[in-house]
Amino acid sequence: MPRTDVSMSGAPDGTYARIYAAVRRIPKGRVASYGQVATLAGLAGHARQVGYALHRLPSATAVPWHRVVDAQGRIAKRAYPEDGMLQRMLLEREGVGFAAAGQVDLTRFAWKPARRAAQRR
DNA sequence: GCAATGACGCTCT
DNA sequence: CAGAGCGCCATTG
Repeated sequence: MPRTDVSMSGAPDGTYARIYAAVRRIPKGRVASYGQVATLAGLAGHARQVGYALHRLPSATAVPWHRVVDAQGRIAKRAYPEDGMLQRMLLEREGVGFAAAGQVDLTRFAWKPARRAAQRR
């Protein structure tokens, strides 16, 4: 059962739905860490669930999973390196630059959402 | 229903 | 500075 389908149409009581919603808020050309996404999703401290949720995302998802990196701005270590390469490619295509160490320049691309926003009100 | 696993994060050693 | 461990919680077998 592909929970990949956020069939929570209008009933975002699902943890995934919240995470996906938060990820979708990440502006193009910016990146957010798992913990950040978790916080925005109202699941502060549950960074793991964020990664888990994204892991289950299908390739045809509308969620910009590639904009989600770890707290250090690096691409999460995936089972298949090619996927990580893909993520990097997608980010670079959006204008996100990478450091030699293979991590995003958080000083310039880290997404800083307006706190009152969090779009919650 | 219990045990193990997992795209992380933070702290301690 | 680097490595290891614990926590967090949902999903799966």
